[in-house]
Formats: sequence, structure tokens, C-alpha cells
Amino acid sequence: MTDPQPVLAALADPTRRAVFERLNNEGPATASQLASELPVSRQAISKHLGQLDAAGLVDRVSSGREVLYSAQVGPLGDIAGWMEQVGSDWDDRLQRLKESFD
Amino acid sequence: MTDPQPVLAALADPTRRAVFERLNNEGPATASQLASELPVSRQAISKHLGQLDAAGLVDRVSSGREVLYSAQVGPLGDIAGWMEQVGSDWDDRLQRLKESFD
DNA sequence: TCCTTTCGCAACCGTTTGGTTGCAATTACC
DNA sequence: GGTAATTGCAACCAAACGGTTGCGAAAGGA
Repeated sequence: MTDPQPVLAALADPTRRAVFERLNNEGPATASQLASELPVSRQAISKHLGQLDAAGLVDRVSSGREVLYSAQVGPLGDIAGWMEQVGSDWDDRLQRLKESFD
Repeated sequence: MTDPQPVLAALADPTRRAVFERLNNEGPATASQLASELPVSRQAISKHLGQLDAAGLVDRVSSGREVLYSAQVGPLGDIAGWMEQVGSDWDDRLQRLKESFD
């Protein structure tokens, strides 16, 4: 089970989530492009992209002087996996509770 | 669609997630109890419980001088909902791409 | 070649955050 | 009633965070 920490931390910031959503539902873009669409500087976007990249939520392909970023949904599975485990732990507890009445 | 922000922010911290997991898979506990099991002060735990409570991830029942906290899995649905939407947006994009070849 | 664009690095800044300690108040127990 | 335990509030602190500006370097187009 991979640690959900980096993904959760990356998605906890609204701007970062906005960037991710933008990349996800409107396709790849460069940092400058994103900066022109969102109310923050390019540097801020760039830092956020760095963190998204570290969490695997984004893929960077550089060609020439520009770097194109695209959303990667894979790491969302880490969160799903964690939630799944939380659910099963809860089921286990219910099971144990039920068995305590046998 | 409820905002996943509070839940994501609440779960982004490792200690907070540890508290939540502890409550989820070992049942209710008080702040003092949790503090004795985790390597942080009671006050730190108390603050974390406050944030978990604000996100709806915890239920507080006070009786006498002590307050018993228990995990609430409901708000995890907010995250699930958000991820679902991300997925469907991605599907939409695939659909549009496919249609562009008609 | 020169100018523009895009990027990356670094410094800096105010605010938030996770954590601590100290103290007063309420509840339980002897 | 007195003492021990549990909670809540407040102040404080260092570090991380989100954001900005400035600048130098590399790539493209005139």
C-alpha cells in the first residue's frame, strides 16, 4: 500500500487543485499558460507544478524552450486505496462487535 | 457537490490522519487517551481533533468531565465524489477526442 | 543579429501551521 | 472538603507555506 501522504498534501491546496483540474479537463498546458488563466504569478504556478509533479499527479514533457504539463490520475488510486482500508477496518470492527454477542 | 477542501486539508497532516485511523480501527477515545498513545502533547491532539471535527470526520460526545471522540467516515465521500468527477471529466475529454475523428 | 518569450533559480515576506508550556475551571473520588 | 484527573483557553515559537519580485539563461522568430 503506497503512502497517500504526498497526494493528499498536494491536493489539499485550492490553487494546486485548480491547476490539476484545469489540466485534467482541458488538457495539457505550460506554466505561463496556466498563470495567464489563474490569478497567480507564473512562479507560484511553477512551484505548485513542482509539488504536483513530486506527487506524480502531473507529467512534464519539455520540447524546446517550453514545458508542457499534463494531469496524471494514477496517484488518486493511493487515496482510494487508503479510504478503502479505512472502510475495511471499520467493517472489521463491526464484525468483531457482532462476534462479541455470540 | 460538497467541497472536498476541508476533508482534504484535515487528512493531509500525518498526525491528524494517525488520530483518525486510530479512532476508526480501535474505537472511540478521549484526547488524553490519544495523547498517551501518540508522541505528541494532549494540546496538540486536542487541536487536531478540533480540525477533524470541523471537517466532520469526528464525532464528540461529552459525558461528565471527559469528551469521547469517534471517527466518522461520511465526509470521505466528499473526496470520493471529487475523484469521481475528475474521472468523468477525463472520460468526457476522451469522448470529445473520439468524436473529433468522426 | 537582435528582440521576445519562456523557463529556472534565488531571495524575500507575511501568514499559517504544528507544536509546546502554563494556567484556570470543572468533575470525580477519598 | 481536599485532592487528583481531565478539559479548555491563551500565549508563544520555530518552521513550513503560498506568494511575490528580480534576474540570468536558453530557445525562437524578425
